[in-house]
Amino acid sequence: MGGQPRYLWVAEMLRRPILNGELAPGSRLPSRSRLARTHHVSEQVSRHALRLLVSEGLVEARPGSGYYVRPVPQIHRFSRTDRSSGSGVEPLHREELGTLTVKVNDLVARRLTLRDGEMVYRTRSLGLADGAPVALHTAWEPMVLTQGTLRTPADAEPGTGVLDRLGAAGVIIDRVVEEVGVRPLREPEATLLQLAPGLPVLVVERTHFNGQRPVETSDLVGSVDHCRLLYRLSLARPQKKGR
Amino acid sequence: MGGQPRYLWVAEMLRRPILNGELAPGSRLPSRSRLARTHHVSEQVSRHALRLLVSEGLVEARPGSGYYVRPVPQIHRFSRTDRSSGSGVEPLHREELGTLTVKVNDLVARRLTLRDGEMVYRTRSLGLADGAPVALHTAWEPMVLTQGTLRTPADAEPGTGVLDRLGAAGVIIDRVVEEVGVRPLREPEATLLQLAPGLPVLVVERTHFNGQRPVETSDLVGSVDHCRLLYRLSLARPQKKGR
DNA sequence: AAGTGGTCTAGACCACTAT
DNA sequence: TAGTGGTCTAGACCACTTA
Repeated sequence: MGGQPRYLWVAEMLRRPILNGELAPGSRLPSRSRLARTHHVSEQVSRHALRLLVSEGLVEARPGSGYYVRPVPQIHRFSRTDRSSGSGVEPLHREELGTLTVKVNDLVARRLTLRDGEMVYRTRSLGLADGAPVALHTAWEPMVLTQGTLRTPADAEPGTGVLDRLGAAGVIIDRVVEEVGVRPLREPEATLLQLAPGLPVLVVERTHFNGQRPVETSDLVGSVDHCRLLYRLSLARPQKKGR
Repeated sequence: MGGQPRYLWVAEMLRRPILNGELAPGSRLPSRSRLARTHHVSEQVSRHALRLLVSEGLVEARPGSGYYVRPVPQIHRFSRTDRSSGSGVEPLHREELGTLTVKVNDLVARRLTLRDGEMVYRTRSLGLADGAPVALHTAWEPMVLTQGTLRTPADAEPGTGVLDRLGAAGVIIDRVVEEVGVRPLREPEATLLQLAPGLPVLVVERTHFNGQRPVETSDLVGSVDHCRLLYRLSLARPQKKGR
């Protein structure tokens, strides 16, 4: 067994056949008590090992039923360069979670160059594939832009893109900046995505600009093994020396 | 406390002040036994809560010492939309790892629409920050494009961008497609990046096109908590209805 | 020497699933 | 009804850091 912790050893005993394909996706693993008996460890150790595999995304726990090898995830590609800029979950089925008016927190205030505590609309929507949540989109927009009109995120036809909606309100969006990164999933998101908090997720922080003024910003949070981003960039301009 | 598990409640009690900035990075959290006493839960529960925060990347455990609020790692932003398209590790110090001629594997052959077994130049470079490797760039280019000229990846001035180099060879690159995702770090990369294999890493699969013909493709692999990608997109075109 | 985090044991109850 | 996963209790030892 060597000097490494027992739960890592047990986990490795299960991980190998899963990755080799000897254990087909969907097949059931030994229960934690059976695993403890067969590998001569305490049940706590087998629990730890199984939870580790769950956190790695290799195994799925179905309470009351057992642990199962996870089916190979289907990959969804989000095209980030079409002009619609709806909620950014385009190829997926969108479920609107509604719009609230909230005070900005520091991070969003900085992205929108707002004073701390200013009011914004916060709109959430979920991207679903086969009924399962795959991506979560959270958008923030200063209330002052559209308040009192029918172009607020709350009043507009659901599904209208930001470009169209703000355009109709006289705010022309001519520039988008997207910052892509990975961070651990945090709590309100985890519940909405039906994933474990702490799992790494792909995050796109998108900000729409009217000239130098940011007018809307959003986070697209997607499960790392279901989501990919597709950027199609044109280099049409003639290439001058020195950039 | 409500119906949610106690360890989630304890975790939330710590998470809030951390995210609000009330607990500065580097400050020490209560030990797991102290936490158990003050919150009237078993020590196992406080353990579970603290491990959760560690897995979320908010907290760092120093064995024998305590749990600490994690200092914010320095983040490097890779601008993906400037025209230079060097090795894609622009803001960093680049260390050239050299060029080999190899047979394409299936995956790269598909990206370059080559026949299996055709020869390509493979060029590797490392992006360094403070001497530590942060990102690894691996580029593949069909030999037929530049073989015999002084514009091959091996012969050209190191640091010359693909656009300039291939442009000088008469191959005009007018289009770039980037696919961004996350996958576990694999082996030759892990050693070069001095990271553990299996760690999730950010991957940019970039392909340069001459019209419909792919002429160069590359993988940019970067540590998840040091690397971010920055896409600046212009929406200059007039916005027509229905996309 | 005291405190700490990592690991481990040996139990337990609950809500749920499968039969 | 038996089995399962999620959670929880009440202890324990070790290697390590801190003072």
